[in-house]
Amino acid sequence: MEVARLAGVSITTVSRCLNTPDKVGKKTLAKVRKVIQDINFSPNVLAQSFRRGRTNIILVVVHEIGSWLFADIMEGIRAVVDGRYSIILTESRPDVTENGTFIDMLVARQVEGVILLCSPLPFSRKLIELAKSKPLPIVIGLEPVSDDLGQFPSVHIDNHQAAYDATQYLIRLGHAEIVFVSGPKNSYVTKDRELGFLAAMRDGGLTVDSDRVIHSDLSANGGINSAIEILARPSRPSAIFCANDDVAMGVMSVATKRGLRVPEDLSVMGFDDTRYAALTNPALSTVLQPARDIGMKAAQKLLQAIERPDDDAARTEILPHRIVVRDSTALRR
Amino acid sequence: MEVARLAGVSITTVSRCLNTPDKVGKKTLAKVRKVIQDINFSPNVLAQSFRRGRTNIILVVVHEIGSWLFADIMEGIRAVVDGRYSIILTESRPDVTENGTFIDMLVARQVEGVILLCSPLPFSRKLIELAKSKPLPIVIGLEPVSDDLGQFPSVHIDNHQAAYDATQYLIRLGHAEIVFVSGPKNSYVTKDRELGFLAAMRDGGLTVDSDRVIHSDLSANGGINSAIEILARPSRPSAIFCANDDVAMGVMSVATKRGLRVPEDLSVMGFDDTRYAALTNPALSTVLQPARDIGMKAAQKLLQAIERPDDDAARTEILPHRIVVRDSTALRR
DNA sequence: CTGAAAGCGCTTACAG
DNA sequence: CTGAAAGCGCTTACAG
Repeated sequence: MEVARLAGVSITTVSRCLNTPDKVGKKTLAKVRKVIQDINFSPNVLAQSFRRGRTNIILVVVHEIGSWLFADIMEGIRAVVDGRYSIILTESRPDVTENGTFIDMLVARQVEGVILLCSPLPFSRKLIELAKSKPLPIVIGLEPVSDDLGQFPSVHIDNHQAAYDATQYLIRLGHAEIVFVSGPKNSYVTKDRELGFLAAMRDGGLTVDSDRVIHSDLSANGGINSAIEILARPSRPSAIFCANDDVAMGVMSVATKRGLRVPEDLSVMGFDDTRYAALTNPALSTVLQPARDIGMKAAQKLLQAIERPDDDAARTEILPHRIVVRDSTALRR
Repeated sequence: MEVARLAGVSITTVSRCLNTPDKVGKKTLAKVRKVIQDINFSPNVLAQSFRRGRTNIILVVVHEIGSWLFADIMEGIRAVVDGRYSIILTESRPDVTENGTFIDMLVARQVEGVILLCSPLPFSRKLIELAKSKPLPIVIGLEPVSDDLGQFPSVHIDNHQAAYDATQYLIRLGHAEIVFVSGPKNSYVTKDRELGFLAAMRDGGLTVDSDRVIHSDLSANGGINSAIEILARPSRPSAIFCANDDVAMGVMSVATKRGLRVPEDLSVMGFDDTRYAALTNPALSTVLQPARDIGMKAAQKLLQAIERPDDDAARTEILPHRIVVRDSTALRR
């Protein structure tokens, strides 16, 4: 290359100056570095990637960006991954076509590892297949893993227990008619939360009719629709526990528009403790997930899987949750 | 390669089957394709990228993810970019180390183009320098461009006019003491909005003391701090116009906690019309930016710049805005 | 329509 | 500590 010629050394030496400078003589190093400076040379990353068989790119699959929960997780991931890897962010929304290609990218070694912040079904299946043939650097974050994906390391809170705790908190406030607005039926996370809710109700000696759990798409709109349905019932619950904060915001907005006072007439509880939770009116009681930590731990596990595939990482790591009490929940009147 | 051997053809032919199948005989094509199927072959993308000098990766720089505004823009970008390019998302927050490397990625041709959804200063300078030496596929979205960056195509609304319209709307409601909570002082977008606000005030025959514009970091927290400052003043404004919805949410939460009724005691207006705007209590009046369109147009411009660099794209494209009236603004009492 | 050959810009044993 | 040479897996004129 140019640099080698100008510095009067071999290409090999230039390469060494770039990658293993301590294996090069002091003078040579200085000389080469000067030339690199002078002509403002930077190595062709494409060639390097090709030659090394590594791209230093990792993929993060989220359900959809635009949520502070994911943003905070991303921040954690970035803090760990730092300058060592670039991150390609992909949404797993059904309407996002990129979905299919993410597997391809893995196969073609365009990315070196994946952090799955959601584990929708079509993905899972393909992953299992792939994992059969070779070890895959994948870690699941946020969501508990399905049985299928149990082989991959994961980082999340104990969703069952967290929902149990939140429900128990509502019960202790005197609520007996509580509705849980869950997520989609095929979601593992919300299934766990649903079971935690049911367990707490049972342990509290409360009966739970089948209409006490209703499903939503975890969006604010989903919350709106759910609230409309719930509030149209002959007997109104005194508390609604939502599978995430967005749903809770939707529920609150409907309740307020119907003239119900939160929390006097209706307690509303969220899940996630996203940044908007403290800003709603009234401020939302919710369950905190340590989003940044989840991101960091997931990234750490992934880097380990990539760089030291032999060290068998602890399979799954459970992070602590916390009930955050604000103003949207109160003693039952 | 393996495939060539098994199919009994040359590597050249295999390559052609993959890239220009119409230049290959029908029978040969079928034969090769079968082998590809059989051994589940997929070309080494790294080698392709290297050889072609293209990565099919574009970079999107946002101020920070976790905002629906950016999420919606991203959706627009994705809709256009489709399966043709992968997207690397980078945040330009000062604490994100990746910042510096994005220029490197451009230089090293690791990415083929950039959509800048924010144009912070250190970036701009480096970009200018780069642009001197070679044509850079860059488009600015959302933000008007600084003079420096004027050479790049851009897509955004007329922020000056939008803020003018919003302010005029407030004035027509009878408000005279209006405070504008702007963004950081070095932000071009919010500067435009600020000027629009001032122009409308002037045209409305209203005097504007210097404390009628205050700066924030465009976060909800920034809104909170601003509101605290504003509401501590001896004479309280009857309306607060915020440079974005997050700030407005912060402002409303403070106002509400202080016992002020929105909009009866205080009108609050936002900007962006993010998904949460309709969910606040009361629902937020705001200025709609066509986020998805901005993303689509920006992506279209970028692809054109990448693929047909000679066609000189229209330099800047102004998209329509719209005042969205909800419940947080009302006639002055 | 097909193939032999050169080459993309690096890295990495290997030899000195 | 340094260099000559091979090779990573493709693509692409060039020739037939």
